[in-house]
Amino acid sequence: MRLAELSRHSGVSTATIKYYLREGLLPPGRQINATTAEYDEEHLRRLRLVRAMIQVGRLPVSTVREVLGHVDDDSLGRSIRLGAALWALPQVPEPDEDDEYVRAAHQEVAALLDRLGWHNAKLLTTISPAYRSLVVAVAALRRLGYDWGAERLAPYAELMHRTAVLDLDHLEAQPSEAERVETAVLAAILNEPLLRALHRLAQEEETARRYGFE
Amino acid sequence: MRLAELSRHSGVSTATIKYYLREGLLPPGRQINATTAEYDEEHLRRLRLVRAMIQVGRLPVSTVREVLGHVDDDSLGRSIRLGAALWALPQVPEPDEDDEYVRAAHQEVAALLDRLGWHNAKLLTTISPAYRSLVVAVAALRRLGYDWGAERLAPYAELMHRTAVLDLDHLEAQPSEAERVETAVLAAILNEPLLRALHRLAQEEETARRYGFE
DNA sequence: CCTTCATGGATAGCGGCACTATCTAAACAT
DNA sequence: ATGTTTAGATAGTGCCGCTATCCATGAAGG
Repeated sequence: MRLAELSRHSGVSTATIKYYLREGLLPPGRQINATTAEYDEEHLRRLRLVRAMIQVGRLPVSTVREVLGHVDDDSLGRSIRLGAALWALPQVPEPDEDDEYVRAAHQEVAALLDRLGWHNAKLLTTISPAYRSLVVAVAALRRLGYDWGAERLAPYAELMHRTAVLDLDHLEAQPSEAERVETAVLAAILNEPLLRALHRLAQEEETARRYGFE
Repeated sequence: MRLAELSRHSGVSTATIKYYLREGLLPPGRQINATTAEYDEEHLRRLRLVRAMIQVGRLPVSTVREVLGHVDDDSLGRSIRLGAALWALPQVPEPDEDDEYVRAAHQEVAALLDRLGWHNAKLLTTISPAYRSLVVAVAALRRLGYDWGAERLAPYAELMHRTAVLDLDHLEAQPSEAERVETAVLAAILNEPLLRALHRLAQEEETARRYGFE
């Protein structure tokens, strides 16, 4: 497969593919000679993954590069590689620890983890980007006067935990290790838009059930 | 409260506040004379809402303007106003109906709604952005070879529905109509990062439970 | 009253990002 | 021989969320 074919099969312009090659999101093709390179199914698959991460997952190019670096790193063990890929996602600015809302949010989230018995997550509080994101979101809501305490967060957390159980069950069903890592990344990146869409659809459904269409 | 004070109370620079005023995200202050305007608590609250939508919710300025337009539109009835505000959020490119994956995704999602008995949502399929987003996400996953059919989506949808029930219960607990609309917007915009963070945290917890830290 | 400062209003610039366009020299394809 | 395609390099584009500068006006303080 040459560049133009890769472009045709994926629906991505050659200029953009070149850009991805330059940015290291796509490994170079097998160089035949100075002016020809050969691409295969793996390239096509990777290209589709990249596109999905960027367009559906809305990840910046730099993040995609980082995530893929972990996915491809054979030197890492299973769960580290998986975690590394997921942790490259952050997207969240560091919370300002001096801010009173942030401090309050910290306490609420810690209380939540205690209440749920999420002892593992508790160990990661200082480093996990997910934990940081949660604090930032709770702080933003508190700043607006919405009191999202552990009590109110708990039922949501419970539902999200069940979602995570589904995720991991699917993960374990994947046949190969390489596929599991890719699946894990997809589960984190692409399932989120999917969950978001389901959530909004459910909101619409429930709103209509309660109040009709007007 | 004058501009500088508004800036101090919110932590947003005066230049940025001026920008928001220009962009119509913030109503102008009460004009005292040619060079002074007075802002009040409402402005502060609105400013914080805007910031939260932009920074936590990652909405583009144009979308924020649109959402706020609906929030402020007193001529609309309750659920329309609510829906209008929520529907301004999409962020999703139109799916290409000629694409085979998109068509397959359409069918799967339709089957899902039947299976769940979401008859109201079914009526909205042609217009709801949430529906479109779902189709796009499912299509992207199918393109990568992941077969997310109605069967696999259903348990997730079930969990998201419960989440939506929690959302609406909270909504009904809000005392005033204006607050309900604002709360609905926040529920759609700010709860999502919150849910996402909870989801990831739950994934980390569950991964650690199953495999430990190595 | 005079100085210093903040204000609204207008306009221009900036930095980041995801491409996109243009060029070149080399190598096929017919 | 001629037109097309390639890799590789570099420059440009369009959007977006600010940010900076300038201005005339007027308020606040001594």
